[in-house]
Amino acid sequence: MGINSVQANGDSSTGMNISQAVSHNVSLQDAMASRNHHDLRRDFDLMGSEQSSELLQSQSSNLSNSEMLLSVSNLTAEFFPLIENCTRNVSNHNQLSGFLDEAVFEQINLMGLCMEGLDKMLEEHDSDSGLSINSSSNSPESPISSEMSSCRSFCEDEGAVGYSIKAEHVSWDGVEGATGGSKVCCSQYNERSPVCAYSVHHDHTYNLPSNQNISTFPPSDVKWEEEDIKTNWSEDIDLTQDERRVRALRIPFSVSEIVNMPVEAFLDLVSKYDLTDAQVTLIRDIRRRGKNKVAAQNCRKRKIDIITNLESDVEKLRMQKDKLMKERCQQSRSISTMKEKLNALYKDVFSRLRDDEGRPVNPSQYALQCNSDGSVIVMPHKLLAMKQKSDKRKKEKKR
DNA sequence: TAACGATGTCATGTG
DNA sequence: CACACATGACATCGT
Repeated sequence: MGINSVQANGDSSTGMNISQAVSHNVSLQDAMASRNHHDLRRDFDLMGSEQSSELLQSQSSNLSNSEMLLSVSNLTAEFFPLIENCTRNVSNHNQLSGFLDEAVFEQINLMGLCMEGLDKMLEEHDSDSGLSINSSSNSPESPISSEMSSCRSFCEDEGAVGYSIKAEHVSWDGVEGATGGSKVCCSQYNERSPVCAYSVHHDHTYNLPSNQNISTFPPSDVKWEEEDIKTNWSEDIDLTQDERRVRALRIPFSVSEIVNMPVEAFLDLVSKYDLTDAQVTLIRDIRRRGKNKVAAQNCRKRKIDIITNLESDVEKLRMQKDKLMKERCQQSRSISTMKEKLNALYKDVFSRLRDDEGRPVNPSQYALQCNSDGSVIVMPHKLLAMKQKSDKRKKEKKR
């Protein structure tokens, strides 16, 4: 296999393969995302839309020879079986086209929007690689392109919320999911709890009727290659249940986009696109739960912060209390010392005092009275008590 | 296997 | 009234 075998498919699938090859090569850093892009292309082409062929052909025709050579020559051996797989599916094109009705073509148009956005994203994301995809879909005059840019703008607005290019990859491979992976997943749904058997996280229930859980597109009687389903199964293991549900209902937006887009864009999405009740219910649920998940995380962080701060406050107050207790003990000791000194001084003074007849003064009958002017007089206890009472009365009268 | 922490979700209240 | 956000309560999962 090589360049020749890729180019040998001279129909509309050629453009798809080369475009895929470029996309795949450009985003090889993220192998999973590339695979999803590839599958998205395949899914898109399977729908039999002339739009898709034209779009893809124009993309491939806009590639310069050097770009094409570089892209194709860099393909890994892993990629070629995918191309084979892809062309095999494309060969079913005519069979599938019989299933398509107008509603399906609406879906195809929706997919077209996604494809354009994906190409733009790949071009922007991989600008460092030195490759450029001069896709006509990126032309500013394309109405579809402007639609997609509006879709993407609300995602970029939410960068602070954790939105990333990586999430975009997840988002757009979400579009392709209804090929094989969703069939596997949907087969595990039940009425109350549409949960896949390989549940990774929690079992979240929805109020969707069981018949709404399964997408009406592609037609249920389309048979997929066994190998194809296995491939998609292995990829789906890494997806969240919501991402699988988004795939299953063919919603052209990723979980992160649904959650993070501003309310205006979200309402616009709900009204602008002709979404089914099941799709609207799902994206509203995803948005509500996504918002609440972040809120719960913030709430818990806040709670931990509050507890941490309170523990810090408790520790500070404990230290302050210890300090005050020490100060109190020190003051008490100081007061005791001063009382002892005062008593000693009192005794010393009385031991030296003598009455008019030269006899010692009895401290149980007399007391020392210190006046405000600094003078000290010896008074009988009774007289001192009377004087204190009269002083008290004078103070009360002054008030 | 019980205990426990982390996380997602739901129900409800508030702005 | 619809929405975002906060939070308690509960379920589930992993250790």
